[in-house]
Amino acid sequence: MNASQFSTKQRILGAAEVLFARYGFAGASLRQVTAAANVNLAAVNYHFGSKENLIEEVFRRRLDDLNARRQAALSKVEKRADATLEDALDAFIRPALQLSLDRSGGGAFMRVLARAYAEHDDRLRRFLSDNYGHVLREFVVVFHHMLPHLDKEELYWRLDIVAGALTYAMADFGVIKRKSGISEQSHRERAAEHLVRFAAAGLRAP
Amino acid sequence: MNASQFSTKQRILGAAEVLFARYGFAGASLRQVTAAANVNLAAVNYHFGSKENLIEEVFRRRLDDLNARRQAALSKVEKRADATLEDALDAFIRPALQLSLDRSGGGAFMRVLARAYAEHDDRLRRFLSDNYGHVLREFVVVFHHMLPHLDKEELYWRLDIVAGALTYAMADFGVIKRKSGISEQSHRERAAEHLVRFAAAGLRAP
DNA sequence: GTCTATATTTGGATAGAC
DNA sequence: GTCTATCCAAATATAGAC
Repeated sequence: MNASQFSTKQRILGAAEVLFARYGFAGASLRQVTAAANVNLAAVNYHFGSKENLIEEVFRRRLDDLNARRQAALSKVEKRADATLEDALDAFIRPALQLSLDRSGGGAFMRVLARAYAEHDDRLRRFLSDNYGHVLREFVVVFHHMLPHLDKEELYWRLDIVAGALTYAMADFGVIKRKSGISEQSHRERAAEHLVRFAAAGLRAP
Repeated sequence: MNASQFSTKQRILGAAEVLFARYGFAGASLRQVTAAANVNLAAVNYHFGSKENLIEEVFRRRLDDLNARRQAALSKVEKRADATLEDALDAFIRPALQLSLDRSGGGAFMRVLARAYAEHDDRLRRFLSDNYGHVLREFVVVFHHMLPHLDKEELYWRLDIVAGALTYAMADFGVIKRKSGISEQSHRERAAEHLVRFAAAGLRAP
C-alpha cells in the first residue's frame, strides 16, 4: 500500500528529517520514522542498511543542492567587478534561506543541520566537511579579496561567527517570538535580511 | 564506596553534564552516567526521581551562577556614565566565557546549553526562559539606551544574533581548528574577544 | 543511602514467507 | 520490495535487602 505520490525511500527520508529535527538522531526511533512515513519497519534496513546510513542520506539529499546553489551564486559575484560585501554574504546566506523555505521539509532540515553541529560526532563532521569544505574555501578567497584589512586568521574567526549566527537564525533557535500575524516564511526572510546587515558590519570592523 | 571528595549527587551531576554534552540527552543513558560517576545505577532515581529531573538540575546548578555574574557585571556598567557598548557586551559575554573555562565541567556545560537550544522541547525552553528571561530583559534596557538609533524590534533581532553567535562560539561548534599549541582556554578567550568586536560593529550598524 | 536483582519497555536489526 | 514475526541488546524504573 502506498499513501502518497512519493516512493518508499523518499517518504522515509522526509519523515526522518522531520523527526530528527524534533527529537534528535538518538531521540527519534526507526519505529517512529517508519510509522510517520507509513511504511513497514523493515523498510529502513532494506533501503538504507542502518540508521547511521539513513542519517547520512538525509544530509546528502539537501546538501548537494545547497552547495550547488551557493557555488552558482558565488560565481556570479566573482564575475562582477562592482560586487559588494553584501552581495557575497547574500550568496552564502540566501541559498540557506531558500532551502529553509522549501515547502517540503526544508525548515526541518535546517534544524537537523544545527543538531549536527551540536553532535560533536567525528563521523558526521567529516561527512559535512567533505560536502561543505570545498565551497567554503571558495567563499574565503572571495571574502579575502573584499576585506584586505583582515589577515587570514582574523577572517576565519569572523566567518565562523557568521556561520554560527546563520545556523542559529535558520534553525529558529532564537527567543524572538514570531508574531502570530507573520508567517514562518517572512519570519525567516527578515532573519536573513537582519543577518546580512549585521554580518557585513561585523566583517568590516577594523 | 566513594572514589572522590564529592557527594554522590554532585558526582552524578558532573558525569551527566559531560555525557549529555557528548551524546545528547537521549543519547547518554543513565547507565553510562552512573558508571562514569562511579555510583550505583539506582542512585539517579533515588536522588533525582527521573532522568528528566536530572537534566533540569544539570542546568540549574550552572545557570543560577551565570545569571548572578551577568547581573553583577551589568550593574557595574549601569553605574558608570562613560560605559561603552563594548563594556555592556562584555558584561554579557564574559560570564559565559568564565563559566566555559571553569575547570570542573564548565566547557561541557556550554555544549549542553547549545543542545538545549537545538531541542525545541517546550518544557526545557520554559525552564530556560524562567532562568534567563529576567536578566536578558535588563540587558535589553541597557542596550536600548546605548543604541538609540535602533527601535525595539531591530534591537531584539540583533541581540538574538549575538546570543546565537555566542552560543555557537562557546560550544565550539565552529570549523576553526584549534591549533595544537593552543590550550582550550586561550582558544575560548580569543573567541570571546573576536565576538565582542564583531558584535559591537554589528550592533552599531545603521 | 546504597546495593542487587529484576520488572517492563523500547530500540535496532534480521529471517523468511510472500 | 514489502510484510510478519522475532531475536537480542539496551534502556528506564522500581522493589526490597542491607
